[in-house]
Amino acid sequence: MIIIIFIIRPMSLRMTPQRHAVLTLINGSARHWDAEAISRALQKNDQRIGIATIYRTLSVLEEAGLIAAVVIGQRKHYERIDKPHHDHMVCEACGRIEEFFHQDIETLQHDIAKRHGFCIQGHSLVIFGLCRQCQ
Amino acid sequence: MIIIIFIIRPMSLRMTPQRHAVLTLINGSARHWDAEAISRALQKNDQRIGIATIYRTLSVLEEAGLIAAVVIGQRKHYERIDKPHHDHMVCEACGRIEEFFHQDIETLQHDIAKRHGFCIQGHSLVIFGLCRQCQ
DNA sequence: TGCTATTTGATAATGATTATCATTATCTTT
DNA sequence: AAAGATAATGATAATCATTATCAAATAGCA
Ligand SMILES: [Mn+2]
Ligand SMILES: [Mn+2]
Ligand SMILES: [Zn+2]
Ligand SMILES: [Zn+2]
Repeated sequence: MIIIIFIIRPMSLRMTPQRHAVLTLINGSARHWDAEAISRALQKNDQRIGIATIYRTLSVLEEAGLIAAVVIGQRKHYERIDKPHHDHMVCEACGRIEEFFHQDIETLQHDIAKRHGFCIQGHSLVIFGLCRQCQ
Repeated sequence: MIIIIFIIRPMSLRMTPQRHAVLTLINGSARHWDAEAISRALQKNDQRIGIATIYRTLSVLEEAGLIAAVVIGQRKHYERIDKPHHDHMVCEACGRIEEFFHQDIETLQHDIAKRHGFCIQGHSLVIFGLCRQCQ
């Protein structure tokens, strides 16, 4: 957490119990969290944080580069930042989210962006289907 | 439009001026439309359709397989169905949407899905960046 | 310890989408 | 062509996720 303070402070942000709780929760699992899921998980832990604060905290932590965001469906989910870049595969039946990385897919995206004169800044790739258990 | 009736009727749906207007608008351009854009375009044409009807119509037409939907950002956009499958490249500065298709990217997605035991049903790939004019 | 800018949380507001329901229109059947 | 059954429309209320407001609380620094 010490490193957090070195990131947080120069942005004139303060480390609060709320921010600590959200960050600890996300860093403590491999899950993908949305605001509601975080709220519920913290309540189970007897940490109740106002929902507005959760939304604010997620934005702040994302902007500070301390968590990563993924849009799945039309909802924003957050996950720990300490994983290398990857894309997602979502089971339409059970909601299971699996991660994958394929260097060729990454490279080809850059190729095609260049071909269109686009300066690529990012991408969102989500594969929908049925996981092994659900098909 | 005759073919529409062959599709619409067996689903016990009715062809109405509103549905005709929305379908004609979408089929008449290469654009990607959201509900608000359709509402504005129709009003300019002196066709004013209730916004609720526009949402309903878009769902109905999508379910009937008469238009295609794409989620861009966290908003649903619709486009004509008579284009081969493609993905999208969005300029973060001007909102320009370009289309591309890359067979290798398609194939590799199937490969990786299989590798994860997923039965792939679809995917959403959006590349974000800056178009030639905006960089 | 005290000061001040930042943060929180309760709640109101917003924006997009969906539900409700009385009225209107379509399509099928006479 | 008219009627009847059923589906669709549109005005508006409701919902859902997210953001704004603002007084009270707090973190970090002197
Ligand atoms: Mn992930
Ligand atoms: Mn398209
Ligand atoms: Zn599953
Ligand atoms: Zn542009």
